[in-house]
Amino acid sequence: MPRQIEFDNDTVLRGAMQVFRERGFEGASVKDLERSTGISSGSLYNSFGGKEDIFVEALGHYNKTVVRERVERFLSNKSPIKGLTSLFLSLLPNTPDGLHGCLLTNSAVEFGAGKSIATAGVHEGFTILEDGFQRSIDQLILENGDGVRSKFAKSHIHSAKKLLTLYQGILVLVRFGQSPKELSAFIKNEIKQLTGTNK
Amino acid sequence: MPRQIEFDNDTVLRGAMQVFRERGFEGASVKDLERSTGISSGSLYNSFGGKEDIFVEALGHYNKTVVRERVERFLSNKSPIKGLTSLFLSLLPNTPDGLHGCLLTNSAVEFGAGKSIATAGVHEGFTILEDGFQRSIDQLILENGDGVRSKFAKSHIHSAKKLLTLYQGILVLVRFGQSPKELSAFIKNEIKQLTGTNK
DNA sequence: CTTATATTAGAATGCTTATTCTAAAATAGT
DNA sequence: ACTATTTTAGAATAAGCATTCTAATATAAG
Repeated sequence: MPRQIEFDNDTVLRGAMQVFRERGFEGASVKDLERSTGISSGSLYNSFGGKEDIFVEALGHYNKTVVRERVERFLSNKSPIKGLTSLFLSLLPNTPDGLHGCLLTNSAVEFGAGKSIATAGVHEGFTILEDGFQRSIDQLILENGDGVRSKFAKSHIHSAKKLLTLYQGILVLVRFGQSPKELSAFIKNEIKQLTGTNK
Repeated sequence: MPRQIEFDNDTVLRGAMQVFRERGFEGASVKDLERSTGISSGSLYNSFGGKEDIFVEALGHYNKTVVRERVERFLSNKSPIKGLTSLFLSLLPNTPDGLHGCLLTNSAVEFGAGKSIATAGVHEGFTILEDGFQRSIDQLILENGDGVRSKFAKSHIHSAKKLLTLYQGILVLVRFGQSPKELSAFIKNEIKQLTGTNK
């Protein structure tokens, strides 16, 4: 009986995601959302509820299509060092326009520590990243085969958290327009250092 | 002849700074500014010009009283390792309320790469930090006394930028409420690694 | 004490915002 | 083809915003 929905849900979420990445939650107006999603506020409110609901869904979409995808693409079937290096280098924009910013970083900063509409999504995204890093670290320890309780293994207790921190820092600088060249040099070095060689 | 100004300029800027740190530029309303500065919008506009001007001045004040002060306090008259370690640890809040966030980090994320009212101030703040880090690195190389063109010295070409990145990443996680305990552990380790010992 | 001048507080203004409402359009079963 | 139902677009609404205006207040020189 009912009339059919005309728009594609993922297309709408992708558009919303983009606006929120560029302008933040507060900075994105409903008019911006209409433009970027291609549907009118009427449909937006009818299908999602409100701006906050759209944001929550867009953040979830970001985790699914960007964060998770990135971790899987770069950290699977590769040496941990190669995987981590390529993952981190992929954060640097090759074109000057591609610096929309990371929705996790931006939302963590915008909403802060108190309970908010971003809390769960940002937490989830951070966990996806940190878990991915941890798997690479575990793999690295295994490959260097000197036992789980080795000095080498112990030196890596906090490496996943450190990588998450570095990841966020890179995204802050990239968002501000820091030149990729300066960053890529130390990224390579930094990941290499995980093997314990300080060359 | 004229009536005297009643408020203290630095007190007003300190209040404005606090609000902008907590809520961002867009998130801070003029009503918020009235509350936090203690003076009315009339005086605010009469003395500063507008919200944007207040922000620019507050950001400058932040660089002067927080960033510069921090770098000087922690990185002077100390071993580079001790100095850097204490500087980074000082970013972790000891009380659950002290997480207003860093105005540099927050503004870099909020305003992004395009030219904006934050561009100059954030750039200045980042430079203060990076220069401070560089001085500590130089000092470290000198103390380890193996010549300027040594392998050790070369391994530090990008360390200042790396420390700035780490610094920003820490502030993102702190802003989101990440537990200080987890962070302090790897910070100590990370700074120690600058000496080249991988223990 | 008067006067010229500047600051101050808060009311007034006009614009933008998120959200709701309304009427038209589209669908699928009868 | 009609009807019930839902989506859609955009106008209407109400609240919040930054900014300007206004009148009262305070000051210091004459």
